[in-house]
Amino acid sequence: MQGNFKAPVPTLARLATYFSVLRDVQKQGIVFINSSKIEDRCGISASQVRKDLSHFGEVGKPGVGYEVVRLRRHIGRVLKLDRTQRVVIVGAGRLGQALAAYPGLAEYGFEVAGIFDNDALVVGNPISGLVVRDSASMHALLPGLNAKIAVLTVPGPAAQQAADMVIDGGVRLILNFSPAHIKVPRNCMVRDVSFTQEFAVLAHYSED
Amino acid sequence: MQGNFKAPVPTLARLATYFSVLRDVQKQGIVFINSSKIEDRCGISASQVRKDLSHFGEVGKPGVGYEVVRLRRHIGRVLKLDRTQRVVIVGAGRLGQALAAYPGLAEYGFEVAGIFDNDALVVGNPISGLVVRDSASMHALLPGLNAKIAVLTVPGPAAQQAADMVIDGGVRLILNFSPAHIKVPRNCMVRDVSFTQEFAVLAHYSED
DNA sequence: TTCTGTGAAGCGATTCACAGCT
DNA sequence: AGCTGTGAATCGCTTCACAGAA
Repeated sequence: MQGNFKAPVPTLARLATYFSVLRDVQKQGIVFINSSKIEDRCGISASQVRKDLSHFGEVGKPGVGYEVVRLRRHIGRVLKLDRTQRVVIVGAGRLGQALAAYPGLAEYGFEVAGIFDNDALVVGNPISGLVVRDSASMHALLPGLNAKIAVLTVPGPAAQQAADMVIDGGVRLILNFSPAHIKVPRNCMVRDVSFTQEFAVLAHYSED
Repeated sequence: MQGNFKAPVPTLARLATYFSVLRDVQKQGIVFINSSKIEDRCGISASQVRKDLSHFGEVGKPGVGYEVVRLRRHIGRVLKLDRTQRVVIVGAGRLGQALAAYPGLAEYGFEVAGIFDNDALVVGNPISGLVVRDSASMHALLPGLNAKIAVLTVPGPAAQQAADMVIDGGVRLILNFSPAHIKVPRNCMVRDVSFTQEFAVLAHYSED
């Protein structure tokens, strides 16, 4: 398969892992890598790796493996990491600050284009090179920021309103760190990250 | 089904969501709730809700629904949230600080019992009521902290070592926020939270 | 009648196993 | 000989649909 392209979300998530593995491998000057070496480095089974990679046409050489640089470029194109992806952060609390400063994002080509908060005490403060803007100005400022992705790091009760505002500003892709369930039009996509869920699942396995 | 109890991980994650929904509902003084009202509040389909809840015996009344308080207690027991769960944080960077201060954790009964870092500049600093300890002291201190869960908020290259240290200290449950794949003995469980994965999946859906 | 609990059907992803390319 | 790409088998979760309890 080639070009216009439909992969399951779990595959996309794993592609991001391969992308990072390939960066390390590339730094080590390795030119070819095979599926079981990828398994060694990230714990994803070799057959899963091959299946995932087969989603976008033949890129590996039988008997040899995958050409590291070429494969990484391939994945970059599929994940649209071959360009700068601008994101806005709504909620300038500790988590918002942590994300704004997270070097991992920059490595993938994500660039924080704006940070918003509705707390007057926070608005105006500098956070990793950006001045926190008032949420009320989102409608006016978002179009100029040209961000396709919004991150919500606001308290649960503020999440729906924050989502409405970024959508109003033209954003369709939302990463929701708040514990609230947010409702969006069908042309928008929300991914939820729930710390409490992660903790709770682990807690279940704590014996005694 | 009752008592000794085996549910799929996706079910456990959703139970955490119901647990939070039920807290809100309870606060509003609602006594009974049915599966489709739960769907309205969290977006999980009513039949999924019933299937999940049916994993631990009959708790709902046909024609009426679920008794809010009783159901919440039930879920609390299953997720072991009916007790204080002590966690340690390894990595006192911004993300570690954000988690240490996150009110959502306290609401679920999680208590940060210790924060460690290997940066001498950070060791000794107070973070939300705790003094950051040197990672080197983990072996000595962990047993006394009585934490069953460790959170790794360290850079990728430090993750495996951090995991080894908490495991050495008796922790078997690890929430890994680092981008690295970590190897653990089979009696340990790791859950990975990958911000870059979440961002990359969204980026794939950014058109143009 | 309303709504649960659940067997059965359906769906999607993972794993297997091997033909075929290098 | 080594490793990919892929159909087929398998696995596990979700959705359906309905019998039966309140």
